[in-house]
Amino acid sequence: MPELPEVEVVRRGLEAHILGRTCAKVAVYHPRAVRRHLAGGADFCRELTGSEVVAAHRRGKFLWLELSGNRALVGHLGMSGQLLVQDPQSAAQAHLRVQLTFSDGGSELRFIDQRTFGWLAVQIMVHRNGARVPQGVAHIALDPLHEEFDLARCVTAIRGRTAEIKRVLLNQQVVSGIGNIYADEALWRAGVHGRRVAQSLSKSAVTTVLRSAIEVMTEALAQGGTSFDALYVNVNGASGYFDRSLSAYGQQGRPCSRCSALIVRESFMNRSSHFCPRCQPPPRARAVTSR
DNA sequence: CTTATGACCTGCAAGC
DNA sequence: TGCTTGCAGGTCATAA
Repeated sequence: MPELPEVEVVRRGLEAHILGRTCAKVAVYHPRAVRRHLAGGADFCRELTGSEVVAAHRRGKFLWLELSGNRALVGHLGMSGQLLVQDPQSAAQAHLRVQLTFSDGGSELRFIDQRTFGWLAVQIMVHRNGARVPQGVAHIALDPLHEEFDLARCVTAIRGRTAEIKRVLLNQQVVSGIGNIYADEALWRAGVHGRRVAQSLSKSAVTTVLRSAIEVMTEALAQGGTSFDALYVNVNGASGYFDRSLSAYGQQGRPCSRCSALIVRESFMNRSSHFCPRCQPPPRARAVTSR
């Protein structure tokens, strides 16, 4: 469940179901799922077994369960990862990669991931810019829904970039949590074309883009996130329904809800961008660009 | 330092 | 009915 709202839905589910429980047994069914645990799968299991989960945190699209001993079970869902809280009796599903059972004999935690871009790892906690985060999350910027997120500062960081605004929004080291869906939605709301160079945008335009990102991700979170199919679900396996509220992403060929020009889809960074050609005027072609 | 590109995977839908 | 191609919510290493 990729972007910030979907990951936050999962974090809340973990907080509700896993907090205070002690891991009794771990099974790794696919080594790629723990490739970021550098000491290997056996060590991963050893680190977790007997550990108590004391908190559930998230930054951007990374989430972690804090453990005793200054460590955390860190996870990233990649493109297709799921963390499900399930009855131990229920049958294993396809693409089950990692399974955690708990000492109370209650529900277990399953990591399911079709494409294996996601991963789990036990990492030590480090200090970075006044925050305490797992080592593998230290390079990730604060996300716009974090209570310490500084909007003005982020606007300045974005405006210091020479790359196109959409590329900057997707750069998790500048601002985290925004992916392809919410980048397109935020740019549409702000009336800014994703190909415009970040540096060339006014302070107020960038501020509007970020406020739009905050707004659209907050609304999506309230609806349980966005999902188009069974791949993106909460810890109970249920889908969110923000897909009904999308204005740009996946809306190519349909009228813009603001001006009724047809939404366009085009290739961008080996993926897709969706925008309204009227509400989001494209930048003037640059001299060197050959089209 | 920054930016651009491709690699890493599986499965589905569309076109032939 | 196959087969091929393109596409999908992400991040990271590498090259320039």
